[in-house]
Amino acid sequence: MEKKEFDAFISKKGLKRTRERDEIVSEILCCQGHFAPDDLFVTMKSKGSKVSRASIYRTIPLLVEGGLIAQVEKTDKHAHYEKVSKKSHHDHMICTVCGKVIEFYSGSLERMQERLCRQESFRGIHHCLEIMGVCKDCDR
Amino acid sequence: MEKKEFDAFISKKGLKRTRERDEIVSEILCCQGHFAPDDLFVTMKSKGSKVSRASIYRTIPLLVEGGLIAQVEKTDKHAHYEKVSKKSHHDHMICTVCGKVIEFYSGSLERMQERLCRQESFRGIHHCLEIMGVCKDCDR
DNA sequence: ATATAATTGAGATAGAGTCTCAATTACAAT
DNA sequence: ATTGTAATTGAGACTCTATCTCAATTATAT
Repeated sequence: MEKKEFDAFISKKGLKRTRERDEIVSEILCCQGHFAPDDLFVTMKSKGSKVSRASIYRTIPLLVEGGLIAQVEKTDKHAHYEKVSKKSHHDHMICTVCGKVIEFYSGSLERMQERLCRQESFRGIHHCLEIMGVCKDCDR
Repeated sequence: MEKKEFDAFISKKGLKRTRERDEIVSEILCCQGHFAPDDLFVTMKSKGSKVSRASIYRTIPLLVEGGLIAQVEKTDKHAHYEKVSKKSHHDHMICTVCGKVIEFYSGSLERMQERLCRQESFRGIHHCLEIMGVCKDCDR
């Protein structure tokens, strides 16, 4: 997903292209992998951007709807997002005791999912697997 | 999962069986399907229970760790939980065009996830797999 | 019965996310 | 280029979920 595709999405919806939205999209495309909205605000502020927290929170649903980012992780505290990108795909194990997130990737798991999709005549584009449980440090 | 299994889990961890925990577990086992912590507090209060909000929030992680409930849904606002039930487990394929949800289950997929958990020394309790894509009716 | 360690409730506190509203700005129509 | 209008913005107040504090209470083993 490129910036201009997002711009097209914005104007298709009858919304306006603004400096703030440009800055947010650029920051996510260039630098961020996995982020929380508030962290994004702090990062951008430290780089000199004057974008407000409100604008970031208001832009995020657009980015999700436009397919630029996807929500990942179900933590009790805050939402986390990451760029939608085939290359860096991974799944998560989340410790419900300490909140630690273990990222993992398994080619066999991916292939098995592809096979299941074919069985259902479903064209899978993106997925999100979260295994909730207890990590070794918290389990005793 | 029965109440006595939870009691066993509690004592195995060296914790105490209290009236408050009993009430919370009973309420969830008897009545609740899908709930938010605060709703549970309100419901129990309206039934005359004197359990505090703090106790509910403190008990929920135990219920999750004990495998009685699992966190579901990724809302920005609050956490939602539901009773864990082996029988009804399934994963989802979600069509982003028409919104159709295909429920599926694969034993091999489950076993592969268990293997991956062992590799990470992670005790998986529950998981949530959502494959986003396009269903056969919408794909042409 | 006693010791002790876990648990509790009330209320303070933390913190993510939303809302308000006046000022500003993008865009289309003139 | 100018104007109209509707979307957008920022600052900060606000909401609401969730956590923490701490003295009083209670479960459990001895």
